Amino acid sequence: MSDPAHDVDPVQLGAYFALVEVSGLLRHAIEQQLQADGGLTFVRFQILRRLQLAPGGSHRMTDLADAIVFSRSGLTYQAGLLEKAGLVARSPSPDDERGVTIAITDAGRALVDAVMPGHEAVVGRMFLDRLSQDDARTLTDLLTPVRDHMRAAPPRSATPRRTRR
Amino acid sequence: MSDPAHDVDPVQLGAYFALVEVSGLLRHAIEQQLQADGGLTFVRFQILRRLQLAPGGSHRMTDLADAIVFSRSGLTYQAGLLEKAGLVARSPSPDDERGVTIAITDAGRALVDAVMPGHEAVVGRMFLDRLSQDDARTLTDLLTPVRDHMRAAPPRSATPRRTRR
DNA sequence: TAGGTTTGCTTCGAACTCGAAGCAAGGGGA
DNA sequence: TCCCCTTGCTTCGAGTTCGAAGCAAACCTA
Repeated sequence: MSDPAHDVDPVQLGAYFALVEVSGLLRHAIEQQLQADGGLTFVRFQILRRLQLAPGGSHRMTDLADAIVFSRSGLTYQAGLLEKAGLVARSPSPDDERGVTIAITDAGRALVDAVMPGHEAVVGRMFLDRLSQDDARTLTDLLTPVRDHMRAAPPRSATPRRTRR
Repeated sequence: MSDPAHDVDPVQLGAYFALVEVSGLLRHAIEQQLQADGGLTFVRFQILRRLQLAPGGSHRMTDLADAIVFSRSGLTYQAGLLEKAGLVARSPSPDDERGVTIAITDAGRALVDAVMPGHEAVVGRMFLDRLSQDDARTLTDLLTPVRDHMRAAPPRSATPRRTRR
C-alpha cells in the first residue's frame, strides 16, 4: 500500500490542503444560496445542471453518478425525490433493458435557470472576487489536466474488483 | 438577493466548476485511502489533523468547527465517537465555563502519523502527479487570497442573525 | 446586581449517504 | 443453447449530517 519512498513536497501538499479548505468553504456558501433561492441541495443542483448541459438533457444513471462523483444508491434516492417533484423523469433505456435514462424536465430547466443568477452572484462574490480573468484561466489550466488524470485512473468505486477466477 | 448585474465571466465560472469537480474526485479518492489505511472517515481525519497542527494539540469546539467547515452539532457527534475511541479528549475550557476544549491524545497522533504516508501517496498520485512544484506554488498563491476572502465574510452559519432589537 | 440578550455546546428528529445484498438482463465460451 | 459471470439499478440497514430547540454560563446595561 502506498508507493514506497513517494515523498511529497511540502509546497505541493500545501496546494492540496488549500484546495480542500477552499472547496469546503465554497460548498458551504453555495449550499446556503441554493437552499435560499430554490430549495435545492448541492447534490440536486449538480444533478440538474449536468442533465441540463447534456445533449438531449439526459444521462444513464451510472454515467451521471460518475459525472458528479456520487454513489449509485444515493443517486437512485435523489432521482426519486426529483422525479416526485417533477424536475426529472426516468425511463428505461431504449438499447439496454437494464438501464435507466434520467432526463431533466421543463420544470427542472426552469428551476436551474431561476437559481443560476443568484448562484453566479454568490460564486462571484465569494470565490471569484479575488481572481482576475487571467488568474481564473491559469487556475483552470492547472486543474484540467489534474481532473483528466483523476478521471483516467480507477473510474469509480475503488472496491477491489475480484480478479477473474 | 444577489448583486444586480453581477454577471460572471464564463472563463471564471469554468474555474469554479473545475474546482468543484476536482475536489469531488479528490475527496472520493481520499476517503477510500483513509478508510483502508486507518479506518478513518474524511471528517475524522480532518479533525485529528487540525488538532495535531494546533499549538498544544487542542481547540475550542467552535473554532475547530469553523476551521474544518462543519456544523457544531456534527462536531459534537464526531467528537463523541473520537473520544470513545480514545483518539481525542474533551475538557471544560479553563477560562470559559461554557466552552469545551478538545485535544488530541497520543493515540490520536499515532493514528494520524500512521495514516499520513499512505495519504500523501494517494494525494501525490491522484492530485499532484500532474502538478510541478511551480504549478503547486502557483495554485497555492491563487487559492490563498481566495480562502482569506471567504474566511473574512460571513464567519459561519449564514443564518440571518436577528439584528439587535 | 437584576433583566434580558448573546454565546457555546449538546440533544433531538428528519433527511441523507453509502456499501452490501438482491434481482433482472446482457454477454460470452463451451 | 446452456451456464456462469458481469453489468445496471434498486432496496435495505447502519451510520452520519444538519438545523432547531434546549440549557447553562457570560455579558451588558441600566
